[in-house]
Amino acid sequence: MTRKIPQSTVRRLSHYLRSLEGFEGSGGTISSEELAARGQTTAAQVRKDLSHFGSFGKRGLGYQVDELRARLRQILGIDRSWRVGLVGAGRIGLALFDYPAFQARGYDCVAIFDADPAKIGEAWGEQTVRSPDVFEEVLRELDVELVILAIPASAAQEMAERAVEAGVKGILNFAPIRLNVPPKVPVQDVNLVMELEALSFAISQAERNA
Amino acid sequence: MTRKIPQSTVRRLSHYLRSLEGFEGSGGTISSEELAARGQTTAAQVRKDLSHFGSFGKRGLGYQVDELRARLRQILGIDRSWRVGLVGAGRIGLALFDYPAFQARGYDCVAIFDADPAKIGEAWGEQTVRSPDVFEEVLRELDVELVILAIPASAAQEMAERAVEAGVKGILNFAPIRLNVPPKVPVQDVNLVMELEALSFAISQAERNA
DNA sequence: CTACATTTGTGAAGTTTTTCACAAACAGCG
DNA sequence: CGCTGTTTGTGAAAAACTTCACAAATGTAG
Ligand SMILES: NC(=O)c1ccc[n+]([C@@H]2O[C@H](COP(=O)([O-])OP(=O)(O)OC[C@H]3O[C@@H](n4cnc5c(N)ncnc54)[C@H](O)[C@@H]3O)[C@@H](O)[C@H]2O)c1
Ligand SMILES: NC(=O)c1ccc[n+]([C@@H]2O[C@H](COP(=O)([O-])OP(=O)(O)OC[C@H]3O[C@@H](n4cnc5c(N)ncnc54)[C@H](O)[C@@H]3O)[C@@H](O)[C@H]2O)c1
Repeated sequence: MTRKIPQSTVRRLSHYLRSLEGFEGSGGTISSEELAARGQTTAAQVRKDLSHFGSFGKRGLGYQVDELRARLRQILGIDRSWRVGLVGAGRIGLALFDYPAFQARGYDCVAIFDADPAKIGEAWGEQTVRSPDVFEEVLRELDVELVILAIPASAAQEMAERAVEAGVKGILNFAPIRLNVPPKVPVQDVNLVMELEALSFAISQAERNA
Repeated sequence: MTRKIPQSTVRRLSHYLRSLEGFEGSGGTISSEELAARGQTTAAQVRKDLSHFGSFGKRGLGYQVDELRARLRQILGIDRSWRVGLVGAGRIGLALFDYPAFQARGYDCVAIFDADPAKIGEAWGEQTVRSPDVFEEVLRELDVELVILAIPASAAQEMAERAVEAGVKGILNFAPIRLNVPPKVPVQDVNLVMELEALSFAISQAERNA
């Protein structure tokens, strides 16, 4: 039933969940058609995506909003909270730390690290910026499962290795390099330059074909 | 020769370009094999990707690094500079504005807008934060082609429409909503919550199958 | 209880993307 | 020059993903 799930399916599941969250009327139901209309996809795609994980709709009716929401959370692994370590208290790090949507989804920043002596000791909300010297130690102690790397590319590989060594289960990487870590530790890369390039490509392509 | 290019191909082209940039020896050549090793893909994939846009390798030798780099820039539409308007001088907006890699790739921030009266008039580098009141006017005057939306979801649709109205050619959108704009204006969404969810999904999935 | 109007879940068909495999092109060398 | 060892470019095969289409459920109305 649940084997190799396409990455595109996972992205759509996130969309579905977001759609459902902006959807009051807890008792109601929603059809694959309606759900498809909110994301830009098709009803068949919605049903196929969900069918990878079981069948939790009622024929003739659709999906119970409450239940589907809960089921999606479970599938995406956010029916619990995640202990997150933020590495790099720079500009991106700050933006992420302050972003309420993460907390709301169960991503809980429990430690912040930065190599800059001027930043170590700074108070960020309830957290204090710590030195990378105590990285592994703190990750272990606080049981950190996810790490966000918001540090320069030159430091990313080393910190990734140290994070893996300390038992971290996954890495969200903002540095523009490909991390080399054991395959059991998933890495999700965020590369904003690439997004901009996709955009200028799309524009240029349209102009070329015009 | 150049028709409908897969989005995945575009992403890989960005990777190839980045690999080549961290590659001195301007006179040298590189084979599809070597290029594949740097991104995590295959030699055949590299060749197929490039073949969409013509054939600019030499059999038996590989690709001339200089030429390939230039060709990739041209394909991605960054063999020129782009005039970018930043909408939202908040935390994400600041991080992006300060990010040198954008400038380096030819993305030139020529105007900043924010609705917060406290921010209007603030100096950011050579720019001054402007009021949304003069949005269309300034976009037109400065010939802004790309807009980065780093504003709350509640304001994003309106500003997107106004940007399109003012002749903008593409939108990079950080707000977690799906913008409704004419199809001639490409929109690239960045959704960090989704990236985290992909990560926790991957971890949970691995655990389930364990 | 039966006919009816929906809407799911899912094989099968269709489409897109990746991988394979090999002829054609090229440099180097004897 | 012709032979050799590479490496490209590309049809064809394979795999992955999406769309189609319809039987099976399910609530509703009569
Ligand atoms: N700012 C952006 O818009 C942006 C966009 C895309 C990607 N990125 C990438 O994100 C990363 C961070 O960017 P930024 O703009 O926040 O940079 P930044 O310079 O503002 O912050 C980086 C921080 O990391 C700290 N640091 C360096 N080495 C460290 C280590 N070993 N351990 C802990 N902390 C360490 C530095 O002291 C600094 O405070 C970079 O890789 C950058 O390429 C940034
Ligand atoms: N901070 C993050 O890490 C993060 C991550 C992912 C997505 N986002 C998204 O990016 C967007 C911005 O996030 P942020 O954290 O920078 O928020 P922020 O509140 O720090 O900044 C938003 C800024 O936009 C301004 N603004 C509001 N309406 C405007 C308008 N009509 N025109 C111009 N400016 C306007 C506000 O005055 C504010 O300065 C939000 O949609 C958020 O969901 C943020």
